[in-house]
Amino acid sequence: MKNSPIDTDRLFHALGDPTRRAILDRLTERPMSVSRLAEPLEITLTAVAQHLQILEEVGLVHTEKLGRVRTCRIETAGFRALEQWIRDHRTVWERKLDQLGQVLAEEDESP
Amino acid sequence: MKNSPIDTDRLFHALGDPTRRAILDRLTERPMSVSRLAEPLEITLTAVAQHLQILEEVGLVHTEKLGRVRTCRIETAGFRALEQWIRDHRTVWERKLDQLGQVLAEEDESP
DNA sequence: TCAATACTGAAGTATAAACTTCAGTATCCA
DNA sequence: TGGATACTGAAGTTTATACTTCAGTATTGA
Repeated sequence: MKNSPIDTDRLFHALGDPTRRAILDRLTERPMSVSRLAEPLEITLTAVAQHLQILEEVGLVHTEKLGRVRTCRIETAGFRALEQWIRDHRTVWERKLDQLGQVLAEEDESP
Repeated sequence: MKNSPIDTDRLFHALGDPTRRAILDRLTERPMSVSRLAEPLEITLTAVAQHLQILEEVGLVHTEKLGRVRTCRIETAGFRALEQWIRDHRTVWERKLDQLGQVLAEEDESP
């Protein structure tokens, strides 16, 4: 299914790349310029900028250019969307976990 | 970064495809055979089986073959891993949300 | 028994993703 | 002013992904 790439797709896709998660983890510490972000990564500045664009598009990062420096920081929108997705789907596997818990409890009662 | 595809990668990657999320949503209702799952999807049985393998590898689905029928059901392991990832990262954007909340509160006090 | 059913495996294709290089364009600052 | 810095854009390459087709292999049930 190559069509209809709605937000959830791109959000999970954005989080599916280890470099992008590494960037997020870095930004968790403090806001940072693109080149500073690129320093420990073994890829070109251009590649980092491309990752940042993806992260920004799904609301995981916000960037702002001042002079020649673009400062990047964590944005909450994407994370909230992720939590929302989980909330929307949690009931199901919570029920499954409950069932599991119940099975275990029953096993406790009558082993 | 093409190497080191640890679990988190594959988990998010698995969830990044709309067809796979549709499969999960279907299985949320009830366990189902592969061909039953394939019915509403406009792709071949083979493609569905491939998606299922990916979902199974990351612990989002469990399948079991009895006779010629493979029955698929939701598995909690993957979902728990996802929740764990969120828990591990939540503090950060929670703090950001708190800051935001505080800013808004201050705006309320002195507009 | 034998045809239908329910997958399974191997191999190929087309598009997308993650890179790269190279050539700019603004800033900054000595 | 002029050279370093900090990106930005366009275009090309390589690898992965999401499919496909086609040819099996077990199972099932009339």
